[in-house]
Amino acid sequence: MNDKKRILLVEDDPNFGIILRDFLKMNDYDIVLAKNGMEGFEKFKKYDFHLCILDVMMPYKDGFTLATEIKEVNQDMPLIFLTAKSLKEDVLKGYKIGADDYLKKPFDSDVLLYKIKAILKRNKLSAILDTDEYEFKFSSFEFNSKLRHLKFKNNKHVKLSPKENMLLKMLLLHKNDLMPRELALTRIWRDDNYFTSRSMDVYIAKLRKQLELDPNVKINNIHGEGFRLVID
Amino acid sequence: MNDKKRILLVEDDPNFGIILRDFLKMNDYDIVLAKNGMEGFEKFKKYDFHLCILDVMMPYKDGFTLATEIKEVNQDMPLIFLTAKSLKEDVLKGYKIGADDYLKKPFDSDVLLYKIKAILKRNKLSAILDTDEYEFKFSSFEFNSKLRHLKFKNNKHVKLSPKENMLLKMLLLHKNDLMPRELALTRIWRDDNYFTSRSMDVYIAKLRKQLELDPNVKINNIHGEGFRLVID
DNA sequence: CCATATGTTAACGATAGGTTAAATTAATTA
DNA sequence: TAATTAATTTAACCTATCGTTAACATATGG
Repeated sequence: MNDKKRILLVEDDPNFGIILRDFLKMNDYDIVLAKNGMEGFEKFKKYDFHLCILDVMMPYKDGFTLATEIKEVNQDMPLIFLTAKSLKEDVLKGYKIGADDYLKKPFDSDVLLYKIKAILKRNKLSAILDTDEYEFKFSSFEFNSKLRHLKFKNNKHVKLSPKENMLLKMLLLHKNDLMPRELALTRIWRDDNYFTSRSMDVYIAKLRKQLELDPNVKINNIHGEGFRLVID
Repeated sequence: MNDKKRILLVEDDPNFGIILRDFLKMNDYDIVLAKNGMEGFEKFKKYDFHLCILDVMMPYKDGFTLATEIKEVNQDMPLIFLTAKSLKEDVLKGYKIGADDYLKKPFDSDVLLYKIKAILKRNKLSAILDTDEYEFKFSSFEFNSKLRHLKFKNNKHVKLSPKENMLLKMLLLHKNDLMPRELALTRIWRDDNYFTSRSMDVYIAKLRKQLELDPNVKINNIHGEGFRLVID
C-alpha cells in the first residue's frame, strides 16, 4: 500500500515546476504537476490530493480562480500559494479564499517542506473528523459511512469493509446515474489497471449480495462505462 | 457568556505591544499582554488561551524558549511568531517548535487578523475535546474523570490509571460514535507509531475488562479507524 | 463468433486487533 | 536513597479482517 501524501502542483514555468516536482518527489511525496489552471482543475477532479500548491500568476486561469474552484469542490483542501509579488491585496485575497500559507518566490525549499509538513499534520485529524455527509437513507436501507454500517429495515447492521464502504458511498453520490469506473478506480483504488479493475468488480459483487435483501435496489453495469445504483 | 477568543501576546517593545493589543481588542479578542518571556510563561500558566503570539527577540527569555516551554505544557497550543529578522534558520527553528505561522515585522495588521482567524478556525475541531466535563453517567456506570473513579451500580468504585482514565473519557466524548485511533494516539500518547498503537490496544482491553460488568456497554473496534463505545 | 468486459467464488497473504504476561519506567514510601 | 508499588510499554502468540488474485463462468458488442 502506498501511503505517500499526494500533492497537486500547478506551476506554469516548466523549468521551475519540474525542479520543484523532483525536489518534492525526493522528499517522499507523490506529485502531480499541471502547467496551468485549466489542467490543474482537470487533474484535481481526477485524483484525490492531500494538498495543492498553486502558482498565482498563470495564463488561462490564475491561481486564485483555480483555488476558488477547488474550494467549491472540497472546502477543506489545504492550499499553499506561490507568488512572485507580495502585494497586500494579493496576500489578503489568498487568505480570504482559504489559503493555508503563502510563499513569496524565491523561497527556501526547506521552509516549504516544513510548511507542507505542518499543514498535512494538522489536516490529518480534521480529515477524519470532517463533518461531510456520512448518513444515507435509500429504499429500506440506512447507511452510515463513518461507522461503515449498513442496516436493512429492522435488521441488525452489517459491517462493511473500507473498500465496500467507499464504493457504496460513491455509488450513492451518483445514485440513479452513472458512476464511471475510472472515477472509483482513481479515487478509491488510486490506480487504474487491469487488477484494480477486477478487484473493483469483486467489490461490486459483494455489495450486490448485501443489497439483494431489497428488490428495489440494484447495481447495474453500463458496459465499458461504469455502474449505476438504481433505486426504485 | 463571554466567548471571545483569548490570545496571549508577548512583546517586549511597549509601544508596539500596546498598540497591537488595542488593535486586536478592537477586533474582538481578549488579549493578555506580557512584556517578556518570563512574564509570558507565568501568564500562560495562569490563564487558558486559544492562541499565543510571541515576539522572537526578547530579553530574559526569547520567543523560541518560551514557545518550547508552552509546547511542553500544551502541545496543541497554536503559535504565531513575530520577528524583525527573517533568517532562514530562525524560520526553520520556529516551524520545528511547531509554529503555525510566522510574521516578519513590519507586518500588515489585516494579514495578521486573517492568520489569527484561519488558525482559530482550524483549531475549533480540537476544541471539542478540551472540555471540562468530568462527571459521566452511562448505563449502570458513574465515572468521574477528575477523581479517576469508575463505579458500577452500588459497587465500590474502581480507581483508573491516568491513561485508562483519559481513554475512557475520550471514548465517552464520542459515545456511540467513532473515536478515531489517531485522535487518542495524538491526544493521549502524543505520538502515533506502532508501539503507542499497541499500547493503546492494551488499554482498550483493560477498559473492556472493567466495563464487562454491564452487558449494555461495549467497546467495538472499527477496523483501521478506531473504536466505538456503544451504550444500549 | 470472437475478443473483451463483467459476474462470482474461493484461497491466500498481509496487516490490524485481542489478550496475557513479562519487562521496563515512574511514582511512592519506608 | 533503597525498596516497594503502580503505571506503562514491549513482546509474544493468536484471531479477525481485508484486499488481491486466480480461476472459471457468462454477457456484450462488433
